[in-house]
Amino acid sequence: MTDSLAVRAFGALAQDTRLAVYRRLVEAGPAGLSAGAIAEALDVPAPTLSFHLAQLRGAGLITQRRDSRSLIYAVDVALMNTLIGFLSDRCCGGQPDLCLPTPKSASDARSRRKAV
Amino acid sequence: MTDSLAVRAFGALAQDTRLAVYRRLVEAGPAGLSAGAIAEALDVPAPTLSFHLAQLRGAGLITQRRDSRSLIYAVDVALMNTLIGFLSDRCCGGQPDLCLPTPKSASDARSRRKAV
DNA sequence: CCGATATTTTGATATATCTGGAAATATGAA
DNA sequence: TTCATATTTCCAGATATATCAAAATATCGG
Repeated sequence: MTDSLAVRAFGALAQDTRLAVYRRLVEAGPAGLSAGAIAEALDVPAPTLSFHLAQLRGAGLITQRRDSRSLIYAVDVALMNTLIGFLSDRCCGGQPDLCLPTPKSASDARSRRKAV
Repeated sequence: MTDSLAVRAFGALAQDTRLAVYRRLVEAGPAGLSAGAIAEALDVPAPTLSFHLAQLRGAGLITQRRDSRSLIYAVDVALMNTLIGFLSDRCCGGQPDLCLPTPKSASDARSRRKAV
């Protein structure tokens, strides 16, 4: 994960419609959703949605496959996890205990960083 | 964490200089870094850096405090962790095992989601 | 093939963001 | 005070992004 890939990914998520699309796809998982299903769910005109799907795809956040006339989009789980790791990479230098999600679950941040 | 707060945060990270600044601050931890130190480290003109620091701060990603003539900026660890949780929230609906960072550390994604 | 459906590409306009010089503000030292 | 340092705010031009109507492309059923 280079800085410029991360900038692109964050940029793709930095827009209301795209973030909504992405979150739907995260929830849908590998099965994904058709462009039409997303357009209907979010009430977005087809060209606008298509533009945003292309942005997300260009950033590598989602994948595309065809199923008959429909194009199915699905989240790229690996990149999602890479991005998460990138955000907290080397957090707090020598004192990783300062970076915990909650005081309670100390192992989370630690293993998250390792996974990058 | 609302969608529009997340859009703002991702937007703040979606720029080369800002992402570089943010990552330096993540590494620096609560101690933070002065505007001057960041400007020198990244070789960015003061007005440009100031603009980007204001963006990051407006998004809630970093905090500001004064130390004599210097302004010290530091990462907001809580928001960092909230963002991380937001990214993977409800991932893969009913089958959270599909969302793991690596096949090995199954507990990571699970507790990360709980922490949101 | 032909018509219907699903989706993308084109293109023009509107809006937002990035950049850095010059000027302004804040703090501390002499 | 007065001067030097640290940093921000103002501004204007340059660049990038968002929107969606209209036209083009892809796939399927008959």
